[in-house]
Amino acid sequence: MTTQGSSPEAIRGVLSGDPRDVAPLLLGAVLSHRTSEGTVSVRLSEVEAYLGPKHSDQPDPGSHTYGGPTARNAPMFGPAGHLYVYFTYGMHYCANIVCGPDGVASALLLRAGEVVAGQALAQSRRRASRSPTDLASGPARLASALGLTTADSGRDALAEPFGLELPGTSAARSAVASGPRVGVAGDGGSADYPWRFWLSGDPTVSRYKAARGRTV
DNA sequence: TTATCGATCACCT
DNA sequence: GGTGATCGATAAA
Repeated sequence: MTTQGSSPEAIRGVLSGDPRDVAPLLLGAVLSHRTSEGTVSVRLSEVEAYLGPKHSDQPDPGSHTYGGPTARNAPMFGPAGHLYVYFTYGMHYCANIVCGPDGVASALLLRAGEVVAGQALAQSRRRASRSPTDLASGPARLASALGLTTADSGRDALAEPFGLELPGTSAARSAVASGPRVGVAGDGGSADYPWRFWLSGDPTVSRYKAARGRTV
């Protein structure tokens, strides 16, 4: 009685909804990446929703697509289920899964998870890690553990060499909590945008770090 | 334990 | 030319 056999088409259908509704469904899901070095799988414990510029109810100044299409954010304007990976702070990659209907440009940033397969490989990809719970506890850590770079941006997370399994019945899922997004400056990081979602009590959820104070 | 700071470059003004 | 959907080392307490 699980969704293990769900087709990519069915999963893509789920992801085509509003990311704020998809987020609780994606928590507990397992994303895998197969390479010549081996396969690493991460069970997602924390995500953040970012909306496209033409979203019906509320514009999102914190989203990379707020200013319209660019070369970098192009994958977000594509179909749900594809990866959007960007490079930031001169050294880190962060990965999203595109959500919503084609062209809406919404996505879910993968903020944290538990490495459930390929721990040794994930560990070797990380600069430092004190414990297994830290392996993918943070967006750049998670992308690093999975071996994702901008070369993977735009690729389909539902097809080889990737894979996504949604969690089974609701009985297998923990409670979902939500709150303001992390590291988002300006209004987009305020309580008006409580679009960070995580599995309540999960030890792999990243430690909260407030957005850099803006000059008032 | 919490706080501060440097790294280092793609993107946008 | 400034900033950033961050991390990890180091300092302070």
